[in-house]
Amino acid sequence: MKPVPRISETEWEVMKIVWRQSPVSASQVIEGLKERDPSWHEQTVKTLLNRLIKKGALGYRKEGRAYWYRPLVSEDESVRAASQSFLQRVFGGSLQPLLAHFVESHNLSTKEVNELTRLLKGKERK
Amino acid sequence: MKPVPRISETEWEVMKIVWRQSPVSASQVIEGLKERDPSWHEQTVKTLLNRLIKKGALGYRKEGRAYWYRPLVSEDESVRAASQSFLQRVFGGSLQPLLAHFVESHNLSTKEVNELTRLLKGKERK
DNA sequence: GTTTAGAAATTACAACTGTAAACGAAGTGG
DNA sequence: CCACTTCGTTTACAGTTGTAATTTCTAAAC
Repeated sequence: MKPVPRISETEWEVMKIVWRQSPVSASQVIEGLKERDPSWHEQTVKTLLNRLIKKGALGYRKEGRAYWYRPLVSEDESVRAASQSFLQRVFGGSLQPLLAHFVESHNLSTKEVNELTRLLKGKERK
Repeated sequence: MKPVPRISETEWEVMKIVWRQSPVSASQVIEGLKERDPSWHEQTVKTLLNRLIKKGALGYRKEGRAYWYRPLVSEDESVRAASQSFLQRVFGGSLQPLLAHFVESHNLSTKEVNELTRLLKGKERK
């Protein structure tokens, strides 16, 4: 129905802020981004907000002088779409190699290992 | 040292063929791609081969009339780079949520579950 | 040698991206 | 009221990507 708009690398940064703080003003988004990386320029962020609106990823409500941005696509569906695309592109669509790769190439705490083992157990008999 | 060149979506398709069949001729690549998706056009593939050469992802050896293409970056390091980038972009760099997402949103055979559980066990005491 | 078929190289072109500067409208402080 | 600040809107511009068509080479066949 609604083919989740493709969100680019930098656009993801913006979306993450909007998802977590919606509704937000442009300046709040800018502030949020600069917090992690001061090299962000306001104009750049404004451009990205606009593009995301054009793509249908964001909407906004005008309230007096203020504009409140909010997501039109959920983080969940965006994550799903991006993940699916990545899985396809890099691992040819095979989940197992993807999981093996990530598990093997990173360190996990015992707690994480346990949690994941539990998740897998849940999958086991289905 | 060598910052793995960024490989685009369609370029990945080409690289996969080269990785698996190196050294390959352009026509073999084209053939391989068409096998899975007949809508590929030869010129498109040639363009991609050229771009990949320019990016330093591929090299070739000229042997008479034939050009033999081969990868200059390994599949492994490319997968690693793409995975790292994806992990960062979509999951903010947190492995656990990524794994949880993929495990939860896909089906796994009992065999796969067992294998992954084994992998996790290996990680457990490190 | 001259033609020719098959491959590589060059050119094309619009959409998307990263990165901003410049412009314009609308309050804000005087 | 008027300059100034603050947002959002428009314009810019080069690099990347998807998708090819066109042109140029060149080894091979005459």
